[in-house]
Amino acid sequence: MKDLLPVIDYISRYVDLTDDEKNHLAGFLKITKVKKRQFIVQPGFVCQHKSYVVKGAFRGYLVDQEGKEHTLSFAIEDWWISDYSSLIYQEPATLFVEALEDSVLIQIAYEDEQRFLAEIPKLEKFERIITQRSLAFQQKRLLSNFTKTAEERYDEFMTKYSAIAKRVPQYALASYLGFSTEYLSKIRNGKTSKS
Amino acid sequence: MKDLLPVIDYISRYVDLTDDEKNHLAGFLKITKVKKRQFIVQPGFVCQHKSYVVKGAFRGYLVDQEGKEHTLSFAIEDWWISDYSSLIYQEPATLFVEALEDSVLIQIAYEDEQRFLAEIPKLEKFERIITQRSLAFQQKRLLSNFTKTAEERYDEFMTKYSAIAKRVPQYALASYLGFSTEYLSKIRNGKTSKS
DNA sequence: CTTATTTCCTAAACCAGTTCATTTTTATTT
DNA sequence: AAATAAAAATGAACTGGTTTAGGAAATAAG
Repeated sequence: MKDLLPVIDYISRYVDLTDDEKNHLAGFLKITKVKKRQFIVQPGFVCQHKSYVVKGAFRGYLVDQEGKEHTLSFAIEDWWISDYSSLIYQEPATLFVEALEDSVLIQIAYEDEQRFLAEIPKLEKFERIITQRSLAFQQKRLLSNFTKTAEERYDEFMTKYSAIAKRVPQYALASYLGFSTEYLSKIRNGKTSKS
Repeated sequence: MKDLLPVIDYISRYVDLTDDEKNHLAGFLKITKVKKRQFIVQPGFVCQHKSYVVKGAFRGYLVDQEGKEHTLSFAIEDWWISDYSSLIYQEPATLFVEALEDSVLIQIAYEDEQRFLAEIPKLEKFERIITQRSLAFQQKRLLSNFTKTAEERYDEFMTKYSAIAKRVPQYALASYLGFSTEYLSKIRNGKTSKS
């Protein structure tokens, strides 16, 4: 139980749970350890869990027809990750979710979550709020891709998410920001005409 | 009350409401009529409502520093629109939301929504579900922008959302798909090298 | 500590999509 | 119906970022 506290605490930031509710919830949580380069989600398989990162780092990405990778999300300690579409529609995933380091997760199975959402309505509120925030975040990211240059997006990421930038490989960062790794190299070494 | 049914019906697709709940909810809904080119949200002002389109068409867009417009969303009959970030954080909007035609809306004020979410927990579930779907949609859109060419995105939009494509100006469509109106013109008239 | 693998850098040629400037067409207003 | 404003088309010159192909560093594995 003690190991599961991080998730209980996380949820408690958004809604107040009684001790009974916390215990009930804890019964549905499972600890999982994964090694670097291991996948917790793969295309073709239905995503079964929502995962909270206790320790480590992850990356969710798509491989397109030409074999190019496009990173949709990163997650380090105290973040959640999954193939969101696959999870909510319970359809085959399109993403890989891969551990970038040896990691520890707390996972909630889809079926279990459906169950306790019905049993503890307060959790609906929690889900609503974090989903709303994710949506607002994604909208900002989309607009940022429209309005800013590669270099501006890079600078923005480095200041806002330096903790992540330090831990993920450069090609992963480039594919998150939406440009080639060669171009990221240029940006980093100031070969980008202006500047 | 009869005029408010579309929203009640919309919500009823996701959760079952009693007649009492429906009536209670209806008390918070307001009909608003707007003329073409009128704004229902403007940068600098906090977005006060979530709006359901009964009749008409809308466009939510950002104007960047260089004065270029970037369309985040469209809405026609049976869709919702607002500046989502501004609404949930109750902070000044960054978007314009403009009527593309003379339109009729059913609006829910932010404060009222907070109130009845607390009063009718079932509505939390409704909110959660539609927000989850919006998020999944936005993620797909982002990946589509990463993986597909301008022309592919255009073709995809035309087949999936022809109803919208028919009703919105071309420059709005281009700015939604993330390229210039001149390029859209080229795509439409097949001057785009390949093809 | 050596080898293999993965990650990162460099540079030139290239291209998808932009910019700019002008014209034509289509709506809107009087 | 004329006048005006808004939207769409066109084409030439340009540019931000890609591609290709290679080599150098750093990490991981035996």
